[in-house]
Amino acid sequence: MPGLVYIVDDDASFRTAIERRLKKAGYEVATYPSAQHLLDCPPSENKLGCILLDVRIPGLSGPELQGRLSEIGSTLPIVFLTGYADVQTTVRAIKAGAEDVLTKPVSSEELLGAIERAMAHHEVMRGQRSQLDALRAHIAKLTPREREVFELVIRGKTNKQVANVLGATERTIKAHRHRVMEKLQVQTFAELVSLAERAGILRESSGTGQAN
Amino acid sequence: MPGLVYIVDDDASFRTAIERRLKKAGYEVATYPSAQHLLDCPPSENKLGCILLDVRIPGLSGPELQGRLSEIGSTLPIVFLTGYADVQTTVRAIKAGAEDVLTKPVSSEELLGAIERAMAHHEVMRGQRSQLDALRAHIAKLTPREREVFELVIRGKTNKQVANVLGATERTIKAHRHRVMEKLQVQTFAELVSLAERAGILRESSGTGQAN
DNA sequence: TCTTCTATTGTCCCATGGGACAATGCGAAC
DNA sequence: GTTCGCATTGTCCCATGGGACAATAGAAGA
Repeated sequence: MPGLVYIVDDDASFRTAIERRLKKAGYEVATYPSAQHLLDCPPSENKLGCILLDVRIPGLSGPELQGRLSEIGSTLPIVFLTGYADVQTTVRAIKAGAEDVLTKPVSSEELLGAIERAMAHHEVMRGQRSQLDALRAHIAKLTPREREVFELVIRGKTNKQVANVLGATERTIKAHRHRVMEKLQVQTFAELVSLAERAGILRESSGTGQAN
Repeated sequence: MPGLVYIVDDDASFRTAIERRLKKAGYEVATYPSAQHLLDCPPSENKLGCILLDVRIPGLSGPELQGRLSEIGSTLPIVFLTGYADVQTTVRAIKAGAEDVLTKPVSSEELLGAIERAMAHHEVMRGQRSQLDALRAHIAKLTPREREVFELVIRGKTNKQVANVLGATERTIKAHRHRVMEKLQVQTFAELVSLAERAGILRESSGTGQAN
């Protein structure tokens, strides 16, 4: 699997060495001397890739960069490189979603294995992400009113009940409902509920889950 | 938060020392000299607890025990104790779901903090687990035929379509459908779909997701 | 053998969902 | 000022879902 590896390390000679090894293995490479450099020109989520990150670098540390990236919604897997075995840091990094933690010096076998797993992982993540994005993009096309109707019908409310809640006629709700089905491109009510569930709508502040 | 800590360590004096520390902190303790001992009398999932596990023990190793436990569906969080910092093992343990990895000698602060987080985690897991179990138990009460009808209607098939697929009358499907709603204790169709989605039914071998 | 569970089907009737066809009022953008 | 998106409501009609009431038949157990 090809892909782009973003190397973040303050040691220029080390960057070059790793870069050479990765290029030989068929990967594209982008190098950054610091976390800030990477944040300044944020990597594309669309391109298959992963980040090879030194734990201890001047400025923002590796784990700190990891935190920033996850805040901005990055799904790029991170492989950490660390100079010495630090269990505490390792645990935190992995629990925060890192793909792997490797100790320097790193064998090509270890390195390439980790990169490969990271790429594979990113491939999966991208797929899931784009599905969810597409879903939410559709839902975002609903007008506020349609959205209200949507929220209620997927919880099992009848048109009549929705009409009462929103202070409108049953006929009106019917119209909104129709446009909702249209905009979300579903043929059946079951698909509508299923879609809402997958988009996470039914898990957000749904109270007790009762349908009366 | 109280709870029971299962200590697995081959060093008797170490077990005793830890046991004393934990009891002082208000925890119940059960000790095992080996992984096999713990597997022989498997801990109750119902009681709030966690496992304190040495990585290197004679017989089954810590990570091996972790594997066995997860195979049999245990949700007990595991806190590893290791004599020396091994990044490789740590990464694997955490990715396999361990709650934490601590290095010996361990300070009371570290130990109790980790145990406390593990207990809190188990509390959450137990809640989720019992919810899912209740859901699946209900679904398991469906007869084979009812289950077939269930699978089809939650994918948006009309009674008529289901009747065609299963080679029965629309009226029959109606009867089955009625009993499904009854047994799963839902009032509305939306709840039925939502329940199926949460139980994972709609993600299993559902083909393209089309509803025609 | 008698009971129970499961699967099956029927009729009658009503509430609900949803399509077709059509129209009004309002605020914002052009 | 006109166009456009949005919200609103109407009628007519039909398909579908679902409750009420009832019954048959085979298979598994007690």
